[in-house]
Amino acid sequence: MPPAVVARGFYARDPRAVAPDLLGKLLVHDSPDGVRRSGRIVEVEAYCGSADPGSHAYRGETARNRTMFGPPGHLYVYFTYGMHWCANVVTGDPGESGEGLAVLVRALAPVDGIPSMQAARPAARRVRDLCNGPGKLCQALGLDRSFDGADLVTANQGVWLADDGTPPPATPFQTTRIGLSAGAEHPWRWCVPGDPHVSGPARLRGAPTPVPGP
DNA sequence: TCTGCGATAATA
DNA sequence: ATTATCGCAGAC
Repeated sequence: MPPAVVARGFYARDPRAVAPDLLGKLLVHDSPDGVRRSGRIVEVEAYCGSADPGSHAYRGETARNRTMFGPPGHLYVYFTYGMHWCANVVTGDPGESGEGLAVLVRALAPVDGIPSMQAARPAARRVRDLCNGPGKLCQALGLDRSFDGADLVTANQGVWLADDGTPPPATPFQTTRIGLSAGAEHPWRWCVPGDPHVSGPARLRGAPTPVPGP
């Protein structure tokens, strides 16, 4: 089944509904030089705008977060910790558009262009370390500030979201979000259970619990 | 495999 | 001052 662009309507919902549906989709970057880098989404977090103290949008629109307040189906890319880029998918009900709702893509299982990803991420010694974190996947796919605001449906900047028929997991692994000081109590992180490309230690990956000894 | 810590600069 | 993180060192 050939990959299809994910339709615009997919994004026009509450981020807590979009987030688990994103698991299994492909995040694709086609560079101008013809190289395709892509990975299957295995970990996401929902951010709920003005209602969510963990969101960049909590205190309203600024120059940095402007894309989040725009239409669903665009990429919000921000810079953090002095050296990392992170990528979000802007979402939102039609009635909520402009509320600053988004889903952070936290990890991918690499699919296409692995040699190109390795060239972009010399620190990653194993393929499983290429995209197992929000900053890592941006470095691997070559996503930075210049992709902030990119339209994922028209793919006008070479970045798009594809559906190759892989369904989201029937029972995703759900936990609280990572790295927050405010709003950390909400269980708005979803993962493909046990996938080795999910970020963090085993307990945060939904690793199968070891069977008790006899 | 897991935990702790320093790097590094835009943002508010 | 804070930060939606990463990579390395060191312990087990």
